[in-house]
Amino acid sequence: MQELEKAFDHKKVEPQIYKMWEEGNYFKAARDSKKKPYTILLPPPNASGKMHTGNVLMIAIEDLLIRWKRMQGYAALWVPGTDHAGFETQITYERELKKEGKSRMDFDRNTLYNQIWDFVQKNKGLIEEQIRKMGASVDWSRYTFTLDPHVLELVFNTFKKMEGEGLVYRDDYIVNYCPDLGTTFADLEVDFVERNDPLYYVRYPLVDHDGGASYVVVATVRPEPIFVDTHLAVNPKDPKNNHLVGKKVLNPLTDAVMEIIADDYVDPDFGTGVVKLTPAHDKNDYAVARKHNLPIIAAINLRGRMNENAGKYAGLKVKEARKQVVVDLQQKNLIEKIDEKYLHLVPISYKGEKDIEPLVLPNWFVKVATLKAPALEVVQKGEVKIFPTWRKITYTKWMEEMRDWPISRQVVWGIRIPAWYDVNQKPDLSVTFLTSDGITKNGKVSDLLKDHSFAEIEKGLQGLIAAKASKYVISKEKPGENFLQETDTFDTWFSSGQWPLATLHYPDSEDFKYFYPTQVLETGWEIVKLWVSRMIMFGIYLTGKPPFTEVYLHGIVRALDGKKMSKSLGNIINPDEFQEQYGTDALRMGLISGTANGKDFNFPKDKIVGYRNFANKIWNMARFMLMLFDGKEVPFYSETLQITDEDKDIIQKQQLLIKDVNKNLDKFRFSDAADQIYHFMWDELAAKYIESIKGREDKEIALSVFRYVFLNSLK
RNA sequence: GGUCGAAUAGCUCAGUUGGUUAGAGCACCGCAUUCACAUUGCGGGGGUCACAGGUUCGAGUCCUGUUUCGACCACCA
Repeated sequence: MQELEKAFDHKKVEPQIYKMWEEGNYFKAARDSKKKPYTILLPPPNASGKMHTGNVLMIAIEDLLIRWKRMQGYAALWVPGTDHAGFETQITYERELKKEGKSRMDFDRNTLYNQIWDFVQKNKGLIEEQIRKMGASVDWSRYTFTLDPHVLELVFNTFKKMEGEGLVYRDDYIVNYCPDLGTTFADLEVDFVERNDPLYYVRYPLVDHDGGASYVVVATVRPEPIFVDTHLAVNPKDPKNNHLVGKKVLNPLTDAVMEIIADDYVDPDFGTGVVKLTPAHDKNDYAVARKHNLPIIAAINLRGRMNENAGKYAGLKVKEARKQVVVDLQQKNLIEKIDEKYLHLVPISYKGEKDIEPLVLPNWFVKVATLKAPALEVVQKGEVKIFPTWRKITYTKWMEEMRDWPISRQVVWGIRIPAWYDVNQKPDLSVTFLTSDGITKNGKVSDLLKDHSFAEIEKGLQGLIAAKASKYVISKEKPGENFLQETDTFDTWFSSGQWPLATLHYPDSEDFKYFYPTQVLETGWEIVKLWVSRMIMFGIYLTGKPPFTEVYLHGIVRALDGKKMSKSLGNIINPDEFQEQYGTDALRMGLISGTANGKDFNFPKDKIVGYRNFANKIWNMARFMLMLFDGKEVPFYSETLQITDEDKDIIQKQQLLIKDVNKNLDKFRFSDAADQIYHFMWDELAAKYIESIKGREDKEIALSVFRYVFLNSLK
């Protein structure tokens, strides 16, 4: 037995141990009809990203559960994987392009996709290495990437099935569009920031004078799309304004006649109590316009500029147009006043912090009514249990409110929607493409085909927008010569929502038959709505069974100052540094003992230091033991040994400890379990029992008891 | 506006169906120094459990109200 060093050096020990584990294939789960399966699927981190504190906590908890069940004799399977993280990865790659003075508009869609593919392949190794460094006992032989061929196959089949059953439809819809990033966002992905913008009080001349007044005043922060407005609205219960219902005014920019309608969504106390309706660029106005069957006319295009409906302002960016419009209105004396100090919330994308522009676009939707009903029921009935229990409300509320799900995203990096449009059928298609000379062109495909061959358009294709009524064919391959494929990709959650099915190779594999449904889904509570709800929906839809029986939601690891980690606050903690300084065990155990009951918690720096000391304590206990062995033959502990009361006491205490720890882990009370082990080993085993060994005559017996208890504690 | 959570030692937090004297880590104070470990050992100080009522033999824990903080959802022309 070699001499141990005086202090525990995690840097030397950790890599050796993981290598041994991996080479020994210890984590490869075998299907065994005599054992019960116990499965956890690793929520896949971003393939081109790196480990953050949330990932560390997730891995620590899941590894703890898996090792615990593996020791209890279950066929324990922990499947690792990574996510292509559509939007995030594309943004990262575009940032790289920008450094070279390029942008995504310099490439056709296929070229760009292939470049990002290479980029991800190049970076994928980092996160995989970090998972290993965390000591995660995952089964690498079952590693899954969300763009693996069998995942694409599954996603295609699911989509085709849903489409065939009428669960998929296309519709115009007002979406949260970000002109800077060129994509749509789900409501859940939109954040609001408080901002100071001028509030303009604009005069709309009345066609027939109303008593003494010759105009109606409307307060707005967005005067620039006024040209496309066709109606104003007031609240019918508003005594101050309801006499205006049915009256006509002139559009201040175009002089077109506009009618004033009644709708009770209008807040009589805001501004003047009269609002302008801009259905194409405002969510509420859109809803009102649909209700009253009003025309919906766009004034802003996909690049965030005024379109051809904007007369002389066409081509200007929204904010420039706003300035111009205000100047022109002032010249016509149609601005009554400007409130410069108006504070309001502006929608931005949750990733890019860029402004969102509500636009009306054709989108792909999934009807959720029939999918969500059973997904809500299984949780209400307790077939799927959510821990901590108070988080259940988040889920059930969301399921009750959930509306149809827009699944198309205007990003390149993702699974392309397998719908094809036949150009010969003259569908209403707008395309953007690079000509063979590298020039960007866009317009109606029927016009462009006059000067360009189909092949040229197909090769240089960047993006395509098909009117909602366009006919399409669902197909894996190009179904005919003159077909163009939809350029939208699936929302990432559409594919990751099928993660349990994808990792276990639904529908025919042996793994699927043995391991599905899985036991515990462990993840952060912030993606309950985005991810957990979708997995349950897809699981039930395709297999009739929810994909797991328990959901444990850990809290968010906040920064040391108690605030959410964010780039703008500069308070992000890089777990690598702590792993480097204090060791993986200390980092893992520290984080686990910080998360008592699934609440959010501050990064527990002190605890990590404490558990580093604990790791050293354990190291020295081993060192002490080996020192006393000193080449002697020490019998293994058995009940036939002549043991003292002291020995019985420590063994009994350990039996109790094991019981308590099991009980706590059953209830996901990780920090209690960690605490109990810490105090048993440090206070009972090290401080009391070891001290007593030093004075013992029958050292062999004591040592064999110690070895027994010590090794059990390590487990 | 709606929902959820939180307020316990100087700091960060545990405290499970109500049940003796409210705990931990860190910090602080005193002592120990060729001991497996100073990443150590022994000892100690420190709490009106946010506030006000109520239920109960008994409340940090349950109920009502108030205050303060955090998060999420909706809306904001």
